Amino acid sequence: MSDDDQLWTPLRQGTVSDLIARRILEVIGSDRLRPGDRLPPERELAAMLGTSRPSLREALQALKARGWVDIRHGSGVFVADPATTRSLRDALLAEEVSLRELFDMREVLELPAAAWAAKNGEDRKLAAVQAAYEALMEAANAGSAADGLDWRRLQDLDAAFHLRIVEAAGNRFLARTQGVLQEILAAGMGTTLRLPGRLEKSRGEHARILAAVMSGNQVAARRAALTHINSARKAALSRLRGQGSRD
Amino acid sequence: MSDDDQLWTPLRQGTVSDLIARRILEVIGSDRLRPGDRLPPERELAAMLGTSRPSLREALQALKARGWVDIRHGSGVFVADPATTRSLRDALLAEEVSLRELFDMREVLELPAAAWAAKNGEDRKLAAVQAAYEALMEAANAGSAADGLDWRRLQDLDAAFHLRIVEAAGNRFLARTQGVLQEILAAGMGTTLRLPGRLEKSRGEHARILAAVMSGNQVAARRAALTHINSARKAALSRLRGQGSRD
DNA sequence: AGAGGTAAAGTGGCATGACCATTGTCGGCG
DNA sequence: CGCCGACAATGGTCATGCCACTTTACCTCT
Repeated sequence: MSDDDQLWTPLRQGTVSDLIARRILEVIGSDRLRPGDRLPPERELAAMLGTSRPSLREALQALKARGWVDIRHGSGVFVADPATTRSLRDALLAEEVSLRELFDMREVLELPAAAWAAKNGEDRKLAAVQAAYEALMEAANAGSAADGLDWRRLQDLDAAFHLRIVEAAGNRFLARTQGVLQEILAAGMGTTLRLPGRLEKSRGEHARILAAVMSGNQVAARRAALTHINSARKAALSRLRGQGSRD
Repeated sequence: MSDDDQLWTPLRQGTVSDLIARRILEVIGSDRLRPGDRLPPERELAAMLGTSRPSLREALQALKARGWVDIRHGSGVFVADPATTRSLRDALLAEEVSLRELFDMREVLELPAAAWAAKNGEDRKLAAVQAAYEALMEAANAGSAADGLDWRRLQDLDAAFHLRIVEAAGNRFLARTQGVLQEILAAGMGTTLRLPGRLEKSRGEHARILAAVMSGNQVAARRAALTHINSARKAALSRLRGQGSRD
């Protein structure tokens, strides 16, 4: 009788709204939908799932109660920031954190992350790292001749590349912390990529990080990450000295 | 204009289903409805509240998601058992981040923190570390004979000791992150200090960490922190295996 | 040309009413 | 007396219609 519990596997188990909630959670958990993204409108989503709108709404209310989604009247249903992200952001909001502290923190987070990603990174997540790298490269090469680069976009892609690595490390708390760190860093200072020579240097450093992570070399990954962070730190500080002249 | 925020007291705030959920929680919280009791049938309850059944159902689904009620098809809606509520909460927390991730994160944060505190810790903050250590010791020794220890308080003091060290490291971002991590750790699992022998072992480890930090020995501080975290991790995992027996 | 307001489209919020599925009970039948 | 079947109670699902809030785009006035 030991196995009989699961012998007659139920056609489906649970109510429709439970199934829907689980399904949506699955999508969110698989990173196909990220915090801040909007879900399809209730009417469309219900149709896609082959259910009625009331059932879908019950599922959404349940997800909302557990903090997974954020429902805004008139605008849509959005994937919510995880509780850890929220509380960390709130805790740091009032606090003044210096650039030195932020870059030190990058070291604390990204060095182990690079090593773990190299050691245990799942194929799917490593592929995401590779994709982020290529997107960044493409954007950097795009208008280099005409100087028509979209700096804002470059900054986002740069951040995304580093975030993908941290996500590949397989520690959700670490990834969320890194996310908040990047937010603050981006808000506090613009990108340093437009400093003379910075873009090119950064390109090579990124390549080394990517190569080390993909080849599974933990030590090289740590070293490459450290080199990059120190280089970025130096650029940030020198930019700070020449501040005010730039936008 | 300081009070104007609440001057125009809102007619009602929030959606109907939220209001209903709050209302039901109120009733449950006031002991007018005890665990195991049945709520009125949906149709009646909706009529009593002056709302529609779908709205009521959305509220019930939200309460069910948070473990407050237990809905049984065909028989009724019942106030959930507190025990059930707690195990559900544990499951939800586990869904968020696993214990492994949390302890890995402790390593990421506390090792550099211990080293930095040893290297650069300001006297004032190091004194706070010392004070936290002594408070913890005193509390641990207090009722050891009568076994009248206040475990909750011990857990807080333990967390405070580690937090003081991270604060002495001089990085506010790091300190905030550690704070959030401790909150989650405390909410997800109680203390492991009451496991046989754990209190004594922890005592020695704390002493070594303190000594290393105060003497400015970075390497020893890192090593002592690592030893302690691994030891705590092992205790947490063994507690997990013997779960259910405890409150 | 810019700033302001206003209308329309998109989207969630709520209500009504009907019917289905499961559970529990009660009464009839063997 | 016990078993079984029907029925009543109750949650589960659906379809439909309309209301309320947000956002956007366009239009008007300055």
